This record gives sequence, structure tokens and C-alpha cells, in this order.
Amino acid sequence: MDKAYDHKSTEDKIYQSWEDAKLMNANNTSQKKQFTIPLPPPNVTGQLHLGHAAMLAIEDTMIRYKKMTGHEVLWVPGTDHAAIATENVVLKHLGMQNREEMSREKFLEECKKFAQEKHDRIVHQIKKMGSWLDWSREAYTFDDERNYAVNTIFKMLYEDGLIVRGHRMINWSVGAQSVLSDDEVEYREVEGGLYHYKYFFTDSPKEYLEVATTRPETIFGDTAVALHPKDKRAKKFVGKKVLVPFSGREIPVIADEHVDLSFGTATLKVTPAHDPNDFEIGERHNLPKLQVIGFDGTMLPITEVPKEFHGKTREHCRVELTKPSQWFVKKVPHTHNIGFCYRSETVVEPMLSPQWFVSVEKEFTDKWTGEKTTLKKLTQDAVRKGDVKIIPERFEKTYFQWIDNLRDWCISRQIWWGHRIPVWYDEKGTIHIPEENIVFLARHGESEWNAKGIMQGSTKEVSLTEKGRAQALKLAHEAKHKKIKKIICSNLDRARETAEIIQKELGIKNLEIWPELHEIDFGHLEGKSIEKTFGRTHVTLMDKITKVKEGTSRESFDHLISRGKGVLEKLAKEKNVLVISHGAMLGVLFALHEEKSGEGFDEFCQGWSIGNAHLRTMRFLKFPEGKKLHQDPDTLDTWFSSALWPFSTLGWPDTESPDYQKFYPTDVLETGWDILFFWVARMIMFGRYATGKYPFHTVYLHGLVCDEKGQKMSKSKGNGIDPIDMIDEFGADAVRLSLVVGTSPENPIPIGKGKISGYRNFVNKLWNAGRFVKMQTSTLSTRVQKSKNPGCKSLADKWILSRLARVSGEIATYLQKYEISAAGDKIYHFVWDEFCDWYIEASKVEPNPEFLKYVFLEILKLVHPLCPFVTETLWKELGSEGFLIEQTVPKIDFEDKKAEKVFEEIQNIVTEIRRVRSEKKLNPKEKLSIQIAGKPDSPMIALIETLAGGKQGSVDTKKAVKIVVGGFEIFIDVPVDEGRIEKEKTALEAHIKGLDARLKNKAYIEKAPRSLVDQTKKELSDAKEKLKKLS
RNA sequence: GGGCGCUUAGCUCAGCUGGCUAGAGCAUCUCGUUUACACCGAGAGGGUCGCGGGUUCGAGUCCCUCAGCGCCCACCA
Repeated sequence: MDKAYDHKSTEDKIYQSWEDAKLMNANNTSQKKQFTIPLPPPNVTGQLHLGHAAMLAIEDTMIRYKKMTGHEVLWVPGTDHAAIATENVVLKHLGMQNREEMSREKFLEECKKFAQEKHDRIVHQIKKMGSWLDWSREAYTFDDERNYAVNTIFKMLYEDGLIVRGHRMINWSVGAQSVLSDDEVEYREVEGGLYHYKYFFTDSPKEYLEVATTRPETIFGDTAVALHPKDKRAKKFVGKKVLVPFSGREIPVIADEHVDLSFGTATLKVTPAHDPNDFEIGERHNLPKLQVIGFDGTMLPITEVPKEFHGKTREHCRVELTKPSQWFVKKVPHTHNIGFCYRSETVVEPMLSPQWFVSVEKEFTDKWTGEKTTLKKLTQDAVRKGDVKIIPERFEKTYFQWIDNLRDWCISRQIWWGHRIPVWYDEKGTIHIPEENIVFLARHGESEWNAKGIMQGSTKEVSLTEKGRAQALKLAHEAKHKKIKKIICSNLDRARETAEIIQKELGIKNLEIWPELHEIDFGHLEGKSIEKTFGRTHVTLMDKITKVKEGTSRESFDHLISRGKGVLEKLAKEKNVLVISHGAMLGVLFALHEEKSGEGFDEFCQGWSIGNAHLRTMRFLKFPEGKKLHQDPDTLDTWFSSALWPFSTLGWPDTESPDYQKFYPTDVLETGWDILFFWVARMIMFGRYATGKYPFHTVYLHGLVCDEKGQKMSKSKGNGIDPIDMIDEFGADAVRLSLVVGTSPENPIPIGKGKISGYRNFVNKLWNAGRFVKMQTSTLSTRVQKSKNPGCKSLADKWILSRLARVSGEIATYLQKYEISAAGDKIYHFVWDEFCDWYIEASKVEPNPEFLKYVFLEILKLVHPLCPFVTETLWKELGSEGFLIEQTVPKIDFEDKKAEKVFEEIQNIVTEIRRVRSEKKLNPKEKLSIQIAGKPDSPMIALIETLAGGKQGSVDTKKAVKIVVGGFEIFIDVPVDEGRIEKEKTALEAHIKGLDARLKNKAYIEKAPRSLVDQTKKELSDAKEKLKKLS
């Protein structure tokens, strides 16, 4: 063992060994009580930051602890496609101004590629943190299964009338070129201006109303000017008409309560198409809604907008409109809040547009209770009725405040990267939401002929190679959590064998053989080498078909197409099936399914090379017969799919799936409070709506990670820290501890190098304690394999065991309450201050190696959830079998109060002697002569002698320093220092005075609890006793 | 404008339902190359718990006022 712990040489290997042991995979048939955490899926836009690191450290600690207390734990990993964020980054990445520069298909390909790269990196980083995640269940908010869940809930909501399409005032992000929900708009204070304009009356051209606005460019969209009904001018002017500046259009003067008499000129221009409040006014007064700003942020080329502004930006417009003119009066400086897009950082423009909304206040019949309710109410009830508890509690108030103000949720987005709205329109514009089915497909594993590059076509008897069988197993692994109930394969041996391997691996009963799934009949080419026939190894389907035509063909292209169509028709009726077919045939099926033809057909048929052993999915939608339909071009808000995360990852909408049955509802949802509304509240809303159950019972919100000074981390301040750098420098255990210990969900999490290195030191301390234990036990004839208590011998043994028992109990209590920081703090001090500083030292006096090892192994179990790597390493170093996480957290039934008390006295005596030594600046090597009065037993003396560096002997008590601890008086053979005694006496006297005063207070004796009074009395007599002895 | 927090040692923070001669880590100072560990050991100094009031036998802990700081929500053109 090295003198210092080297995390670099251990961490990656250990994580690999956990993965290899497949221990992280949860068992959905287990009888154990389950404990589930859905991992908040990191966005595939970036890399791991400290917020993620905190989340991972906290959740991993919870998961490991639960695992070690006998739960069947499941921590579901995944990533988020982060619609707008990703689309933005990809646009920038490609150097594009807007997405229309590329075809939708091509652009989505780019996004996919980008997302895949980022995904791989972030998964790697998550593993670096030591996260005990079940990677076999890894999900993605934008994969087929999640898409199926999204479409399913969309249909449910639509049919309940809770998803509606409406022409309403929305937030338009010019930067993202999309609508945003109210929550995605960030308001920032901006120093702008209040611009005053003259609106001349039509009937008296010299008279005008002075109107103030912060957005002059919306003037062209004005359809009224409003005064307050109580405004003195109202009587005179309401009903008259004024002219819109610059354009000369006539608009009415109206009276509306909304006008604030104390603001600006108390005269409001009303632009119903570009302001939410004006929209309301417009509704009340039946005003036209005139859109003048386009979705690209430029002025529309319409008659109401003067020609010179057509196609000009808002900014340009504003400059022009504030130049001197007969209408412009002045600009008054004015700070106000402007909405910004939370992703593209551009100004949000209120606009009128037809969009999809989730109605939160509309009544519907809850299918789980049969009662009338609203989504808003269900979301409120979660916390109000206590089904969902939020830690820290104060966020419950924030939660209610948000819900109280909640308005309909705009869910459609005009971006491309996201779940397409599952709505189709026919020629008449009627809405159709089809039923859908997903079928899984895969190619057979490598066959003997594949290995040799021989064309097999419909040749039946060709078996799989070793590699082919391995591929089949890989497919089975992928298919494990896909709820497959039946496998369908072709009648050719290689497909059948593949199917059988998967069938056996997954224990699926049903296997069907569909001969029509067979590979294309290549006639005379079968059995021939591809390379020799074509002169190259890469050939396309059409290459082969063309070649076949030259000789005798037993299957025509037309026949192939009609066979393919037949298969698709049959497949459309299947559910939960896995199809094993052949490369060319699958290509044809996919091409037909996607309605590809001509050149695109052949291109589309690629991608089924034998090395590519992956499941693919095919979706079947059921439309009404004979309708020509087109799908809504919009996509869904990214949070729509996130809202399903706790159950879409567990098999929903298949509520019969074993994962859903075993692990839903989940237990804890842990995340940063900044996404309480975006995400947590919506999961609660949709979870309760879709499953009848709230998706988790506890919400644990951690604070924002900031630097050691409590400052927000930001690029501009340059105080940002990359967790991966920190892991490299200090190790994952140290990073984890610094994010978990000394923090609370109430407050921001401060972190910095200083703190991390502090915990690195702790990890090293633990390592060295382990080194000591190993040295002590390596010579033992019988190696202590199991962590079994071999019995206490010495006083110190009893003391540490009693302490360990107590401390493990306390830690259990903390962890059950999710007070991880307190648990970490406790274990830190127990390990360092008690085990290392005292027990190890004491054990050098009276060694009991087996027992030392036992205690240490128990400590490792206790520390493991917080510090998985170093503890696992030590566990192995000490020759233990298996993995620490398979052990149970210590539950020790032992208490020896007497030993604790005596040992504490020894600690006090030793400390006192050391203090004297330090005060006298004595060399630590020098043995002091001490004399202890008060009947110490010999083990006690031995401990004191060793720990304090003294020797029991006869001392001239008159000249020696005297210290009093408990019932003992200790004389140390060094010159007396009167000042020291005096100081101590003064402090003691003050204490006595305080206690005395308290006890003399009648009210105290009467009102304070009896036990407290007794305690005070004892304290007083002890103090008096000590004072007496000191004198 | 509405709401929620925070203010305890030089720094970052613990102190739960009131019982504290007020704790920790880091930093500071002194001593130390004792065979687990200098990523260490031993010891020390340092706070009238933001201000003012109240409740109480007793307040860092509960209530009120004020001040400073932070955050969330709303959004008056």
C-alpha cells in the first residue's frame, strides 16, 4: 500500500468492476422493498457542471445507503434532448443564422449527431463521479419509448379536453424563432426610455392626446387610445377619434379601468396584438388585433405600416421614430423589466399566434377517483394533502405561489429538434390523433457465410458464428427492458438461431416463424463471394438486385415490394414484438414504411451491416381510411417530455410492465430548486393525471453551487470550477464529500479547492488508517475475512465499540431524514477524532488486531455511501470478499456507558497533560513524571503514560503542576505556574456563580424540568469539587 | 408591488421542537521528521450570535420593529 492514497490508479478500475459485476442492475422481481430515484437527466448540450456533480453525489449517497439497508434500489439514468437549448447550440455550431438554411431532415441529423457526442461525454463524466446507476435502463427523453409515452399522454389530454389549440397572446422569442411558455421568459431590469407621442384628434387637428410608450415600434399596431373612466378628460374625449402617428390611421379613444392614472401621461395606447394587457382591453372593447411585427422581428409589409419601415428591424424602427417629428415629443429615461428568452438571451415579443396549450383550470373527470377536478388542483393537492413532501419545507410556499399564478401552459414550439406534435390534419383541417404501435426489429447475428463474405439470400442452412451468437446476446441485453412478449423471425436458420438465443435469454415464451420475413432471394448469386462477384465488398441492395436480373431470379423486385408491404400490414397489428429478419429485407421494410422510393429507396436500405447489432423500432399509426393527412409541423416544449420522466422510464404507458409495477411510484426526486417549476411541478401534474399516483413522495432540493465565498459561479467572474478537473486533482470521493458535507438544502453549496483538498485529506486519513490496520493484521495466522466481532478485550475496545454503535445509530437517523450533511459530518469526526486520534493510538498500548480490523471494516461500510471509491479499495486491500455495497450498514447492539465515561476521563487527563507540556514548551520526547491520585487502574495508567508521554512515579506534589479531571488529581513534575491555576480558577468560579444564581432562582426550580434542575445541581457540585481540589 | 430566505470567530458555515461556560472546517500562532498518515500530530488564540424591543425562570434559538444582503413571483404602458 502506498503511503498516500492515489485515486487515479483506483477509481476508474473500481467503477469498471461494479459495472462488470452487473450489480447496478435492479431486479424487478425482487421481494425487497424498492427504493427508486429517477436521475434528473442532464441536457445533451453540454458537459457535467458542479450542479450535476452535487446532484450525483447526493443521490448516489441516498441510493447506496438504501441498498445497504436491504432495499431493491433503482436509480434510472438518462439524458435530456433539451429542445431549444440544443437547437440553439447546433445552429451556432454549424454557423447558421436560422434553421431554414437546411432541410428539416438534414438539420435533425445534425442535432442527433451532436447530441450523441455530448451524450457520450456526459455519461463518461457521470461515471467518474462513482454513480451507482442502472445503465441497463438508460433512457433518453427523445428516444422511441419516450416518444411513445409523449404521444400517449398527449392523446389522453386531448381527449379529456385538456390540450387545446388556441389563438392567444404568447411569448415569442425572436432568437429561438419559437413560442415560449411563461416560465421560460426571464425578466431583467433594463434602462430604457418612455417615449411620448402626440395623437391628434380627427375633428380638431391642433388638439392631441400625449401618449407614453416604451415600445414606439408598436405604434402602428395601435387600435385605440385609452383613458381611465375617472380621468377628467374621459368625458370630453372618449368616443372621439385620434390619428395614429406616422400612419394617419383613425382609432377610437376609449375608457378602461386598466389605465393607471399615476403613470406617465395616464393615456394608454392599446396594441392588442403585441401586449398581453392591451389584448385584454381589446377583448373588452372588441378592438381589432393588428399584428405589425413579424415573427422574425421585423416590421410586416402591410398597409398599416408605412412603406419605409417594411422589413426593418424593431431597433431600426425605434431609432427612426424617435427622430424629431410633428408627433414625437420627448424621451424620458425609464427603467423597466423586459422579458428575455432563457435560452437564446434575446428579447421576447408578446405576439398573437395559434398554439397548443395545456389547460390547467379546465374541469375534467379524474379517471382515478371519478371526481371533477382540474390539473391545477391535482398539482396543488400533492403538497397540500401531504402526498408529496418538499425538503426544505419553505419551498412548499414557493410551490403554492407558483401554482396559484399558474396559467395555461403553451406547449407548442416552432423549433425542429423535439417531439413532433402527434396531430395530423386532413384537407378540411380536422384534427386526427392516431393510435400507435411500436415494433422492435433487429438483424440476425453474424453467420458463417457473413464471416466469409458469401451471399446467402434465402439459403436456409447457414448457422451463426461465435460472434453471431454474441451479437444475439447483445440484442437480448438491449431488449431486456422493452417489454417484449413475442419474437417473430424468418424461417432461415441464422434468424431462427438468433431469435432462439434471445428467447432463451429473456425467457420469452412465444416464438413465431414468418416465412415471408426471409431474405431476398438472390437466385444464382447465392453461395457466391460478394467480392468476386462485384469486385468490391460494399454493395447496395440495388446493386444486388440489378445483378440478379442478369441471371435467373426467383424473386422479382415487384414481388419483393408486395411481400414487404404484406409484412408491414401484418406487423401493424402486432404489439410488444421483436422481429428478427435479414439485412436487405429489413432495409426494404424500413424504406417501404418511410415511403421511400427511387434513389432514396436504396440509400435508405443501408445501415444494416452485420456489425450493427442494435434494436431498431418501427412505428405504426392507425389513421382513418382514405384520408390524406399532414402532421403539425411544430414540436413540443422540452419540459413536456421531461414531465413524464419518472414513469416514462419505467415502462409507462404499459402499466403492467414489471418495472412499473415494482418501482413506480418512485421515492425521491432530488434536483436543484431552480427547476422546481419547470420540471418538478409538471412531473407532479402529469404523473398524477396519467398514473393516478404522485410520481414521488419526497422532493429534495439542493441549493445552487457557488464558490467558497458564496459568490455565484460565472464565466465572467472567472470563478467557475470544472468538476472533472477537481476529480483529476483530488479524486471523486473528495469532490463528493465537499458537495455533500457542510451543506444544507436551505442554502447554496459553497465549494472550492480549499474545501475539496480538505476532504481529500480525510480520504487520505482513512486510507492510512486502513494501512495501519493492514500492518497490524497481516501477520495474523488466521486472516479475518468477514467483518465479524471477535470480542472486546481492553477498555479502549469497549469504548470504541460503544461509540461505533451509537454513531451508526445516529447516522442512520440522519440518513433516514435525508440529512446527509449531518451524517457526513458525524462520520468525518468519528473517523478522524475518535477512531484515528484515540482508538488507533490506544490500540498500540493493548493491541487486539482482529477487533481493530472488525471495527475498521464496519467503519468502511458506514462511510461507503459517501465515499465509495476509497472504501472499496480498502475493503479489497484488507482481503474482504465481494463488494462493499453488498454488505449491510452496521447495526451494532452494544453499549458500555461505563467504558465510555472512563475513556473520556482518560482523554481529558491526557489532553490536560499535553496542554501543560505545550505551555511549558517541552520537547514531546521528554517523558514527564506524573502522579495520579484517585485510584486509577493499571490499564488506565498505561494508556495515560503512552498517550501523554509520561511515567507514573512519585512527584513532589507541592512543587508540581496539578490538574483536576473528574475524580482524579494529577500531579506533573514541572514547575508550578500560578497564573495558569488562577486563570482556571477564575473561570470555574464564574461558572459556579452562574449555576448558583440559577439554582437560587425559585422560578427556575419550580418551572424548569426536573431533570434539568438535577443536572444543574450535579454540575454545580462537580465544579465546586474541582475548585476545592485545585486550591 | 407580493412573497421567501439570510445576517453566529478573519473566511465559509453547523447550531432540530428555547436549557451553551456558543461549535466545525479553513486560515492564524506555538511546538514536533514518535515506525498509519506532514494530504500529519500536539496545543493555543479568536465571537457582547446585525440593531432595538418583547415573551420567558431561561433566547443564538420564539414574537415584533428597523437596517443590510440574497432570491423567487408579478409586471404600470
